[in-house]
Amino acid sequence: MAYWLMKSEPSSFSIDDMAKKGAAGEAEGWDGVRNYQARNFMKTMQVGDKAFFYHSACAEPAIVGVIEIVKEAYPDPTQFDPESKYYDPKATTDKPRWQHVDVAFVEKWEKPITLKQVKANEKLATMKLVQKGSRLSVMPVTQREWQEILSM
DNA sequence: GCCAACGTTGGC
DNA sequence: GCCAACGTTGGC
Repeated sequence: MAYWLMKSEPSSFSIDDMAKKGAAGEAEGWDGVRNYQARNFMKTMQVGDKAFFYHSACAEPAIVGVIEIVKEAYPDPTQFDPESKYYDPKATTDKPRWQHVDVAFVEKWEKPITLKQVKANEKLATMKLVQKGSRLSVMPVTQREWQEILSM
């Protein structure tokens, strides 16, 4: 079992949207990832892996809860849809370019762990999240980092 | 809204 | 295969 961090802009999909899905007993296809490194990480995800849900590009960037991988990587349908903003004309159903996983809601934290707090914690200096220039929207988290954040 | 950092595209 | 131009991410 592995740990991850997945970013989402709350203006498009927030932890509250995720919680609603959870309340309805539904999973969410983590679509729209258009970065090869992030895609490759998703391809290695396994059912049961857990991920931090991170709010990016907002007033208070923070880890706001936990989600779980419930379906391994399969082609992201938005790449084939000309109406979607994630449409990729170079992708075909025979040769899909983009993969995504399904995730399910686990928990929303009453007290998010903010990016500031992560940066202020020396033990978390190794996290890709706080490394200079890192823009990855899907990244691995070590067990040590995972535990450290849970303990905060 | 600014801008640094990074990724992708496409001409050569 | 190089690299300039462009687009995107995301913190501030």
